[in-house]
Amino acid sequence: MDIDMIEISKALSNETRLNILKWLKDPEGNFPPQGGCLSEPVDLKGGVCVSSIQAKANLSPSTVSNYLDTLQRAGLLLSERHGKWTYYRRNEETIRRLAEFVKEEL
Amino acid sequence: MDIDMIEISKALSNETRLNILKWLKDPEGNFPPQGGCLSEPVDLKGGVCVSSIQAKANLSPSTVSNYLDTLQRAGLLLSERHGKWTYYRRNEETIRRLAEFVKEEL
DNA sequence: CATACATTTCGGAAATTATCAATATGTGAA
DNA sequence: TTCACATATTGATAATTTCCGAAATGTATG
Repeated sequence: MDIDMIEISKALSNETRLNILKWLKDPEGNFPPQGGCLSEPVDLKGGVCVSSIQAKANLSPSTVSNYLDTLQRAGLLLSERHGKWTYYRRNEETIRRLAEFVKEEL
Repeated sequence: MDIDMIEISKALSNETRLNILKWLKDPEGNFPPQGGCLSEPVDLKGGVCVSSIQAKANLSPSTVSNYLDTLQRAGLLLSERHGKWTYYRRNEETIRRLAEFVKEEL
C-alpha cells in the first residue's frame, strides 16, 4: 500500500494530533504504565490506551477517539484491542516512508 | 527560522498545491520556457510565472495566486518579481528540513 | 442477565478552507 | 499619461473541519 500524502498532511495539520504522535515516541516517558488492568499479560508494543491519551490531550473522549482514528486512517498509527481497551501505537513504517517521500519525491 | 509543521501540513493537504511543488521540481519539463518577454536576461533559478502554473493547474488565477501564497507562507516556495511577472520556485532548504524533521522528530 | 466502564459513532454549532468573480495594484509599452 | 496585461486582494458562498455532548457499542464482571 502506498502512502496517501493528502490524508497524511491533513492528519498532521493539527497541533494535538501532532503531539499525540510525538508523545507516542516515548510512551513510558509520557504516559502512566499501560495494561495493568488486563487479565493476562500482553505485549502492548508501546501502545497506549485512549483514556491515557485523552487525559494528556485535555480534550473530550470523542474528540480524542476521532483524532486517533484520523491518524490511523492516514496510516500513522496502529491499534490493537485488549479487553475494554484500545491501545494505539505509532506505525513507524509509514513514518519512515513519509520521510522518504518528502526527501525523494516531494 | 524553524519550520512550522502545521502550516506546512496545511499547505500540503491539497492535491493541486502538492502538484505545484512536484511540477516545480522539473520546470523545463513541465512548463513552457520562462522569461522570454523580459527586457533583459535574468537568471530565474527555475522560477515559473503564475500564468504558466495557472494554465497547468486549470483553476482560476485568483485561486492559483492564493495557493502560491499559501505555499510561500509555509516556506515551501520562494518568489521573485521581474517586470510584470512573479516567478515562483521551490525552497529546497525548507523541503530538506521538512524531510529531516519527519525522519528525526515526528 | 445487569451493570459499569472504555471506546466509538452520531448530530450539530462554530470555525476554517476552497474557490470563484470582481476589483485593485503594479508595471512596461504606446 | 493611458492602456493592456500579470498578479494580488477582497468579498461571497459552498464545503470541510473542529469539537463537543449524547447516544450507541463492545467487553468484563458481579
